[in-house]
Amino acid sequence: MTTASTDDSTLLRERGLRVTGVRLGVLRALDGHQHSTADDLVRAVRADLGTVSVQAVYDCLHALTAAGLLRRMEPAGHPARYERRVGDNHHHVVCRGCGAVADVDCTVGAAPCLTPRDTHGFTVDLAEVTFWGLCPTCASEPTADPVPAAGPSGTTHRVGTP
Amino acid sequence: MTTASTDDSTLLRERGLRVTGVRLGVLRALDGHQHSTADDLVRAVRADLGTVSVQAVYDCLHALTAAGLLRRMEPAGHPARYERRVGDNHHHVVCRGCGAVADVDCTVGAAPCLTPRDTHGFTVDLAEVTFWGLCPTCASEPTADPVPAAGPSGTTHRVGTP
DNA sequence: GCCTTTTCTGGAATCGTTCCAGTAAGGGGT
DNA sequence: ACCCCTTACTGGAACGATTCCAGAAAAGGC
Repeated sequence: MTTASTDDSTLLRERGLRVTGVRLGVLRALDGHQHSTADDLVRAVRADLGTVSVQAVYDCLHALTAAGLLRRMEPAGHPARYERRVGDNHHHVVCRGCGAVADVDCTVGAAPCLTPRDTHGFTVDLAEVTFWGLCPTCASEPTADPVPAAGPSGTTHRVGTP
Repeated sequence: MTTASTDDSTLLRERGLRVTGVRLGVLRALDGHQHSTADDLVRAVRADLGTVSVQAVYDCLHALTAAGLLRRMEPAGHPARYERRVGDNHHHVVCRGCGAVADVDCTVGAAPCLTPRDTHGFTVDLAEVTFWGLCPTCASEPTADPVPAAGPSGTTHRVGTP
């Protein structure tokens, strides 16, 4: 683990960021558990370092995200999640039941439909794709539906049987 | 406008929903101003009907969304927005500056990259595409950047000059 | 090793949204 | 046309995720 920490230290310094316990802790926690929420990370870092304030973690997440070391994603109706995979073309599947997130690699390199035709004068710099569905665990549940299924409604791109 | 209201009444009844002032007011407000937030709608309906509680509007939005008369979209870092365009394949551009939303029609019918290959066991039913950028107004602003630019960070699909 | 800058602490505040219990209104059945 | 049951609306309090604030502590260039 010392190796990973040392790498992270270098990484932080390279981006002009100070090396602190909280930052190393957050990065280490994300290595073990990708797509963690801020709350997950507070708990993880506390288990690791003893005591950390909520703000320290939020500040840290902002700093790391701004530095390009972390990617932030915020599925509708769920708290934001953070991941270390940055700088590559990948998307996400989000579970409507529990909010779990998994990575989805891009099937095509060029992404034809991700170049919009008419953007109403907007200068577009980023295209984000989110798939919605159910994770294996929630799908196998006895359809007890206490939560009214989060995520967007209405037809966007129906996937599967047409 | 009486025509529109009458149509909306029929629409509501067809879906088994009662016809109420708030519901007609919300639908009418959305006709005039697509992609409104709940707050926008509270104000619009109040200007129209006099007095409405916040809950009435939220309840109404839930009912109409559940009935498939409204589509809800929630851009990361911005309050949810509602629109009447349902049941067609269209996506959205969101302004990082002010959160403004515009519709983007799908360039290709088949949406090749919206059929993920490996979904890690998730049963995917919907693919959502969001473009991020700046609206004409925010783009022409003197780069005074008080708000740290909302929306996802890190590279997803860089659009434009590579 | 000192001193400035940056980060961390703890607590209070914000924002969008939801929960609650009670009142009011829609509309099917007679 | 009326009644009654269901559903919608009111107002206020609560919620969770996140941010703001001012002061204390620590990082690291000199």
